[in-house]
Amino acid sequence: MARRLTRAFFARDSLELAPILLNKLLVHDDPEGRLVVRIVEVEAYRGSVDPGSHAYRGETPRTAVMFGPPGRLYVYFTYGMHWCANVIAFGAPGDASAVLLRAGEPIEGVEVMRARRPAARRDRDLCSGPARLTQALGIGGADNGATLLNGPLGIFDDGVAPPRRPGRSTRVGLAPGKGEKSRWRWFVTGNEHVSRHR
DNA sequence: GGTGTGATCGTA
DNA sequence: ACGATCACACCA
Repeated sequence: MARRLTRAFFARDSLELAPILLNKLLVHDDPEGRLVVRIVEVEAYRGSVDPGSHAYRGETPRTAVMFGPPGRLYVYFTYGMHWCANVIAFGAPGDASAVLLRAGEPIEGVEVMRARRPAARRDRDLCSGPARLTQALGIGGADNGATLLNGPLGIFDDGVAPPRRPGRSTRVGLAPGKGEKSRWRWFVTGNEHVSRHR
C-alpha cells in the first residue's frame, strides 16, 4: 500500500532529492483513469549556481513557481510543442531548486497512455523522455504550480527502495561545451524505460 | 543499432 | 534567435 510523499520529503536540495525519487510512483488521477508510472530517470537543476537552469537568471513570470515552496510542479513549454514537468525541491529564499522528471515505467492506466501516445510503437516509448512522460500522463500547462501534497497529482512510496547504485551521467540536452560536466542525471540502471542519452 | 533534420512558438 | 524534445527518414 503506497504512501504519498509529504512536504518534508521534498524539502531538500535537488541534488539530494533527485536520486531518491527513483522508483517512486508518479500518480495522476485523471478523469480518464488512474495513471501510474514508476520514476526511472531524473535530473537535478539548481538555480543561481546552474547555467543550465531556467532559474539561473532570476525569477521571471515563467519561472515563478520554481521560487515557491517545495512539493509543487513546475511545468514548462518548449520547442514550440512539448511540455516538461519538474518537482520543486527546497531552495534558499530567492533561489530555486528542481528535479526534472525524465522517464517512467508505466504501471497502471497503460491503455490510456497508449491512446494518448499513438506514435509509441512499443510500451517502452510511452514515457521514455520528459515530454513523452507528460503527454502519456496528461500533464500540461494547466498543471504548472499544482501541488503534489494532495489532489489528483502526487508521488507515492510503495516500498520499492531507490537503487543502491543508480546510473549517473551528465544531463541530456545541454550544451556540453558550456561547462556542463556535472553528473546531475540519475537513472535506474538496465531499465528499458530510461531515455536514450544523445 | 545509429545519425540528421524539420516541426513550432513562448521567452528573453 | 533559440530551446531541460520528438518523430521520422534514412543508413547500417
